Amino acid sequence: MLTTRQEKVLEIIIREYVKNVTPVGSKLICDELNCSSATVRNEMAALENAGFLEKTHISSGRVPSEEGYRYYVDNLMKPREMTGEDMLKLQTIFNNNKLALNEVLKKSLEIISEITDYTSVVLGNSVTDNKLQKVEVLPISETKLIAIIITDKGHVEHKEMKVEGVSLDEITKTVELINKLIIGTPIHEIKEKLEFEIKPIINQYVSQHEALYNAFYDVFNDFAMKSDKTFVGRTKILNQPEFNNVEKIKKIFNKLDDENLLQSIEEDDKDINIYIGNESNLDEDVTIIKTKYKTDNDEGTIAIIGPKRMEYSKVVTLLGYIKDNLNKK
Amino acid sequence: MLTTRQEKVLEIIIREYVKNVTPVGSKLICDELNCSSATVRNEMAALENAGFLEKTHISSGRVPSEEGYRYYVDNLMKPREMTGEDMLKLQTIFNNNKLALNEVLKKSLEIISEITDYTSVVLGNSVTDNKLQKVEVLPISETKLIAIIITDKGHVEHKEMKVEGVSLDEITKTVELINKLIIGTPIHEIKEKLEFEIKPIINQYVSQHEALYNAFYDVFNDFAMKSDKTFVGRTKILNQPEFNNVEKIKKIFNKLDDENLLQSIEEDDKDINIYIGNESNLDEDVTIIKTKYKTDNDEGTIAIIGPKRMEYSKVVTLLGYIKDNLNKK
DNA sequence: ATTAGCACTTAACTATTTACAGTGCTAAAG
DNA sequence: CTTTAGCACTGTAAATAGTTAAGTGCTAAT
Repeated sequence: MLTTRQEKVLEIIIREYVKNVTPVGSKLICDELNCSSATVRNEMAALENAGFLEKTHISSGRVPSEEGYRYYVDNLMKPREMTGEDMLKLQTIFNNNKLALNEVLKKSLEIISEITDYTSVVLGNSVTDNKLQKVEVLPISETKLIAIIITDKGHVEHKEMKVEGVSLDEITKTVELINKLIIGTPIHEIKEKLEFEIKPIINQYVSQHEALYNAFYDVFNDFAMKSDKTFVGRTKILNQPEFNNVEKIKKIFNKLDDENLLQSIEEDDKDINIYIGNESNLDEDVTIIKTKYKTDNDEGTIAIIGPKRMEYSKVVTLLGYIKDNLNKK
Repeated sequence: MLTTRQEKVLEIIIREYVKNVTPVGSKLICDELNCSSATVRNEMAALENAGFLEKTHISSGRVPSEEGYRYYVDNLMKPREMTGEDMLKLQTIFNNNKLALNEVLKKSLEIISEITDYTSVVLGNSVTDNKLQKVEVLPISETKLIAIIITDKGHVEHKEMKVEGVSLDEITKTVELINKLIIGTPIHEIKEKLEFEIKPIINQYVSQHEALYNAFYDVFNDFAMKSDKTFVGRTKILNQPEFNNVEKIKKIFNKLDDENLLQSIEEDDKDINIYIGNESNLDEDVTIIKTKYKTDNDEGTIAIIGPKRMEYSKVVTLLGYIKDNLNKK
C-alpha cells in the first residue's frame, strides 16, 4: 500500500533518526530523492496519515512511530554485512573449546554489548518441560544437606535443604526412591508424582517421612519456579540518550529484575523475534530482539535490549551469527 | 575540641540536611538553640573552618562535609530505638525455621531496603581461606561433568567440566585421589597441592591424566576467584535525590557490578563499619555500612549502600539487629 | 560573648526577545 | 495529475534582563 517512494522516505527517516536522535525534516531527504522539499512534505504527510510517522510538535520534523519501525522491520530491512573485525572477535570465543556453554554465551554477548552499546541477556529456558535426569544429595552437616538436581537438557541446580533428626541412611533411601520412580518426569509434573507415588509409600522406608517429604517437595517446587537470567552490559543501555531520566531508568531496571517479565513475552516462532516499543512490555522506548539457540544438550534464549531507535539490521545480523554458531556447538 | 554548642549545631545541621536535602541556614537553628542567628553564624563559621561544614556557594546555608559526618558518626550518633513494626517484620523471617540461611539474608535485607529506600547487598566472604570439605563429580553426558565443591564453611558451588575421552572409572579415581589428599586444604593452597601432590602421581591411576588434571585445575582456580554478591533493592538508591543524573547512576552501577570492589574496601574490625563518601570507593556521595555475620557453619558480610546523607543511626540499628539475630542462628 | 543591623552575594524564577527549523497550504508550472 | 515555488505560521531553544528570596559576613553596640 505504500509507494516505493514512500518506503524510501520512511527508510531514510528511520536511518537518520537512528543516527542523530533528532526529528528529520524534509530538506535533508529531498537531496537524496532528487525532488523538492514540498514533494517530500506531501509524502511525509501521507506517511503520517498512515500511522508510520509522528511529529513532536506542530512544526517539527518527523520521527518514526512504532508502526513505522514495524513496517521497516517487516518489509524494508536488509541484512547487513558483518565487519571482519566483529566476526574475528566472536570467532575467538566460539573456537575456544575449553569454555563451557554458559561462558561462551556470556562472553559473546559481552562482545555484542560492547559493539552496540545495548544490554544483553541470557535467559535459561523455562525448565518446566525439562525431564528430571538425576537427583543427588550430599550431607554437609547434621541438619544441612545439599540437593543437586540435573535435567535432561543439562540444567543443574543445587539447593540447601534443612532436615532435623533424619539419619543418613534414610536420606539415601529416599533419594533412591526418587531416582527410581521419578526420573524422566517433566519438572512440572514432579509435584504430583511426589504426592501420589512417593508420599503413600515413603513411610515404609523412612521413619521421619514427613520432614523429609516436605523438604524434597520444597526443593522441587522452588526448582520449577526458578528462572535464570544473566545480564551482560547492564548499564550499556544507559548510554542511549532516550534513557536520560531517572524515572525511566528506575522503571526499566525494576522491570528487568522482575522475575518472569522477559520470559513472558509471547513467542512468535520466527527465527529472530523483534518486540518494538510497547510490544516489549518494558517501556515504549525500548525494543527487545530475542532468539532461541539449541545445542545437543542445552537450549535457551538470548536477547538484546536497546532503544526503540535501535540499529535493527545490525543487531539482527549479530544475533543470527551467534545463534548459528551456538547451534553448531 | 568542639564545644558542646558546636556539636549541637553540627548535629542539627546533619539532621536537617538528611531530612530535607537543602543547605541549612542559621535561622532554623537559632530557634532550637535559644540564641540569635548571628551567634549561630559564628559557630557555623568555626565549624566550617574546622572542616566539618561546607557551603554550596558564598551566601548559601551549610551542608555537612565528609569529616562532618565522620565526626557525627564517631562521636555524636546515638543508637536509635527500632519501631515495633520493623522488629515484627524481621522477626517473622528469623522465626521461620524452614528458610535456608541465604533466604533469611535475602528476605531480611529486602525489609531493610523497603524501610530505608537504600540498596542492600549480601557478600559471601572470600572463600580463599575456607577449607575444602568435599569434591563430588556427576557425569551428565559423554563429555560433560558437573563438579561440586563444598567447603567447611558451607559454601557450595557447581561448575561444568568438559573432558574428552576419559572413562568414568578414571574420573572416579581422580576424585578419590583429590578427596584423599586435598581435603582440609585452604582453597588458596589447592593449586599448589594439585601441582605438587596430585600431578606427579596422577599418571599411575589415569591414562588421560593431562586433560583431567587441567580440568580440575581450572575448576579450583575459578572457584578461588569467585566472589558472590547478591543485591537486594538494587534500584532503591535511585530514589535518593542525589542520584538524579545518569552519569552518576552509570558510574555507581558499573562499580557495583565490578567484581571485587565491594569486597576490597579495607576492613576495620569494628562491629559495624561505616565508609563515608570517598571512603566507600564508590562515589563521593555514597556511604556504605558493612557488618559481618557468623553462624555455626557460614559467615559473610551484609552491607547497606545509600547516600552520604544517610540516616546513619537508623541503618546502624537495623544492621546490628540483623547481625545479632543471624549470629544466633 | 552575644546580637542587631546592614551591605552584599547567589540561585532561581519569570518574562521577553530573537533566531531558526520546519510545516501546511495555495497557486502556478510541468 | 504530479510537482514545485513561495509564503504565512508555529513551536523550540537560547540569550538577555529583571526580580525576589534566602542566607552570609562584618561592624558596632549591648
